[in-house]
Amino acid sequence: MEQKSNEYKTKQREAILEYIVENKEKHITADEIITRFSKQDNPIGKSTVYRYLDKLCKENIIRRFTIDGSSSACYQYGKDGDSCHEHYHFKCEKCGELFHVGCQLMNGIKEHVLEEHDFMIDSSKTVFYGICGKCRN
Amino acid sequence: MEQKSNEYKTKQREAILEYIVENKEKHITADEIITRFSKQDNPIGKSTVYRYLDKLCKENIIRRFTIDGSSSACYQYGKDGDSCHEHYHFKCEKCGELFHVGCQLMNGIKEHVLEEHDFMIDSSKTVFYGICGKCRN
DNA sequence: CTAGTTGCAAAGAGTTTGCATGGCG
DNA sequence: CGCCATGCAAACTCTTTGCAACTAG
Repeated sequence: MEQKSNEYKTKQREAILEYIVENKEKHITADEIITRFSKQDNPIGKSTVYRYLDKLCKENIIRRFTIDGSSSACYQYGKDGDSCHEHYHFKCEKCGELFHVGCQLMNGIKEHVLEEHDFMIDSSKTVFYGICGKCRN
Repeated sequence: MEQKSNEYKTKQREAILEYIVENKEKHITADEIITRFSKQDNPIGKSTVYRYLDKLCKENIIRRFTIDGSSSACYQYGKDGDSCHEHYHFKCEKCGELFHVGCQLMNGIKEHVLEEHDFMIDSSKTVFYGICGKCRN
């Protein structure tokens, strides 16, 4: 029950997934994908992009975020709850910059929250909001 | 430079702010406000609501969130970075429920992140995503 | 062939903006 | 009265959906 049986492999899907994998360390928006393929000979229609992203999310191949303040969703390659390369997101509310921080110590929170609050944090999806060092000066 | 000088006090603004304050322990959406006042004799226009919410955010009287998965923004009474009644948000990605958890221990994270990562977390605005106890069974 | 996939265009949700009218001070 | 605020409708952005044409297997 991993792979759906009745699925076709199309050029569009191949290209979209390849682009997502190439950018696995970043978040990308649906629009970035649409724009990326809009200039070539056979542009990929946006409904195709949205539908495929939706499909990949449901199959747990990519993950969907919403960064506060941005009106559009972000996508990133990787399973939900994927703990392989733990990293946290910090978004500065002042300058808007998004920091990707790898931190072992913070995994302690995860345990605490799981034991005390009975909630399993998906750290790769959680975004911390606040003010970064530069902006506090 | 605290209070803007040329401002009028109108019934609409009074009503909107009152409603936000009444619900200070919850998040409310623009639409909830619009709906709330849509049935009365003089409904409040949505542009008024959006414009006023925007204004209150800029003046740091209310705070704006985006809960992942929801397409609309949420608002809550209280300053940005307001640490008076610390509480954290946990959102279950499975059942969609949003938990409001008060937790002293977790303030330790805040210190750690500030010291080690030079980032001041606004805990009242941060939402943790994951799976709640019920849904893990 | 035939069912899944594409792409266009239209529909939707949420939010913003332009502009004439209304009301606070 | 002057200036800000309101409310309507139209514009906009992001996303979803309906449907006919297309194509992988």
